[in-house]
Amino acid sequence: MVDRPDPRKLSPRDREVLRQVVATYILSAEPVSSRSVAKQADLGLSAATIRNVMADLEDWGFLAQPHTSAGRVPTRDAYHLFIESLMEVRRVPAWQRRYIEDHLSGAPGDAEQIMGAASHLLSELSHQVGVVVTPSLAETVLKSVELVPLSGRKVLCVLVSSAGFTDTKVIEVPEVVPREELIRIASYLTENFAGVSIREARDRLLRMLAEERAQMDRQLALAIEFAKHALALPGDPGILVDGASELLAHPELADISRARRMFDTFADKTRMVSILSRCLQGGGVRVWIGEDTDLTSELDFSLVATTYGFGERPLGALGILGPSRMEYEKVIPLVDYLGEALSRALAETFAGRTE
Amino acid sequence: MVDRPDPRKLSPRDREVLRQVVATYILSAEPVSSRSVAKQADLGLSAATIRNVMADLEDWGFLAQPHTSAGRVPTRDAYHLFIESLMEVRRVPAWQRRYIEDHLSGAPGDAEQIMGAASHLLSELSHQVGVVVTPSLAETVLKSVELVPLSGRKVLCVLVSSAGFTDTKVIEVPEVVPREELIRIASYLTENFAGVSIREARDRLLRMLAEERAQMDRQLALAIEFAKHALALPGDPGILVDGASELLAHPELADISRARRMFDTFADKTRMVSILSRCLQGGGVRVWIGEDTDLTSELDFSLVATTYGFGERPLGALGILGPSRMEYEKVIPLVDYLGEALSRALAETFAGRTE
DNA sequence: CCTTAGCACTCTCGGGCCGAGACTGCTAAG
DNA sequence: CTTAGCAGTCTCGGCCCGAGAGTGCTAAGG
Repeated sequence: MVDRPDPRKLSPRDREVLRQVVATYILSAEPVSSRSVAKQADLGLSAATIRNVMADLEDWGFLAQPHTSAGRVPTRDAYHLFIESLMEVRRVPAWQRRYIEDHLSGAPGDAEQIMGAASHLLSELSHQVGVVVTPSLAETVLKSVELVPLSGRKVLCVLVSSAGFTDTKVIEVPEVVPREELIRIASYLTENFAGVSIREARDRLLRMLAEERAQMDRQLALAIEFAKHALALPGDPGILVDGASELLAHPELADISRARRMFDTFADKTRMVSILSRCLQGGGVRVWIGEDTDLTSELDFSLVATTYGFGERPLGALGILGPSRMEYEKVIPLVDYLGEALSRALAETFAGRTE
Repeated sequence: MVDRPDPRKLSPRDREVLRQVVATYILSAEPVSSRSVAKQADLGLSAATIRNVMADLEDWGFLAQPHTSAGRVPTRDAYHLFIESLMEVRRVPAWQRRYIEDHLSGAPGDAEQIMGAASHLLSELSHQVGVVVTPSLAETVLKSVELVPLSGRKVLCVLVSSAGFTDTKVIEVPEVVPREELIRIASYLTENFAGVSIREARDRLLRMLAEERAQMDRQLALAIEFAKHALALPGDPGILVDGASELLAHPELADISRARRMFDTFADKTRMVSILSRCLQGGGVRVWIGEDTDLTSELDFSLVATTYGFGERPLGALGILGPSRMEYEKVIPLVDYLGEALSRALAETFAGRTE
């Protein structure tokens, strides 16, 4: 194999042939022959000429042959080039935009419901797997703390973030606390910690503990006791995966053992989160292809992802997972649009209409 | 085929042979031959004799032959008989009990986390699909109502049930309500509606609306406005499905199209809920085999399910889904135990230790 | 020098054939 | 009633083969 040249050195004809091969393969899932390219592309060239071009492209590492007498298949590099400069990004069709708005902003409900709808939309509209990483409450801005007496010394602590996400945890306190006092403590905590991220709140709490250790009155001590438990709770971000069954329709998973590895991967939420989280730095849609990720390595899978947020703040990531052979022309704008739509839906639902 | 006799008419020998065939098939997934039964069962009979017995069992509808020169496979009736009176139910092994306790009661967290752990345990310990139906809040006893101002006229309403389940919804009110008043209204609603099921609370609300329409003061009117929205919210029960990938390991799903249908079924949550819900009337473990359910019909799947609850009240259902060829001897006691363990965990976590 | 028609070559895929192996049902003897 | 023996049946894997698809190379033509 020859060293790959600067992609810009490719002649327009080379590029057109490569574009055609990738586009055709994405639709057909079968090796693309020189003849089919010659027929479809209106280059006015014969199959023999196309064959020469394709042989060059293979030398340069953009195409590969499953076996001697088969057509060509795009490599990872071909997909990258295709996405960067060969394909023409399509607009998300009007009906899809409308459909998304209807399901995201239309039905209110709570934040969790909206996130679920988003992952379902991703999967439904792309026929791939939709993934949404829900925010770690530790990173979000605290809005309110509520304490609900359950029974005995158990108290349910409810944290509400400004984006409307909630997390709950049962706390067991050393003594029974009457309901009125719980309300007072909750108010106190809300006043003191609302508006800052839970991470900061935790720091502030530690400072309070150090400074005022001596002159704490009983109620303050109790409040701090609650705060200690409450702020410790917000765990890792969660993940929603939707449409795993869509994958079984793809011919690349005809072989069961691959399908099984795929599903096992999805089930491993921590790994999924760590991969998707890379997306959080750097805006815009990002694409990982094939071996770019541990996740998709041997499986020839791709991940198209972006972030969503609440106001300025990025909250989490969302994306589509499927075989590398994926309709990037449609999927990339879809992910882009859905990231914005989700951000908008959260803003509208939880921060008053932007009239 | 001859009319099936009363199963009690089966001779002890017939029963032993049938038991052996079912047990062997469950482990091997392959048609069972007369020879293998003769060797394993210590009846001191030759394969030829077993063949005669098996031919009878086939006539009576308990066994079937995939093709002329293959061994026998159990029918649905055979499974039923096996479960009712042939198998010897095993105790859940000590290590599993311990493992379950550790993961269910050990780690506190909130109700949702416990439910997730339960479905995961079901799947992990059975190598089948674990399913848990989470309670519909409409059926549970209300513990508390909290109102959190979000911004503008948006208010987040948090409902807490006595078993520690929460549901949230964003409400848009006609005018901005100050925080103190929200707290007062929340207290009012909590006092008036705590301790009754949400269904009853809804009825009570309607009565209040009818009676006091004329002499309502402003605050009461506002409270009722909130209650109307808040109590309308608790939706359908949710469902947690875990371990779908376990299924792909079973030889009965070697064929992709069946696997796909299976996954589609799991994704259809409303249908799953309606099937599992049948379990809610009538205690104890129940088993549906093959065509017993729309769900499992053509797929030759079985469902082993039971209920869990909080105190006296049944809250939801939980179970295991897998091929009819399932280790009922282990799975049935496992489901039974997990139903109790989950009830216990909810009680311990949310109602003070039963010391 | 680039393009193209023609041709030989290679590799896959599906069908048909065959023999080994696995069970059964039947029959006749113990 | 049980059982050994045997013939009969069906599946499964391996093998071969021909059709089809595509390529690379070569030589002729613009």
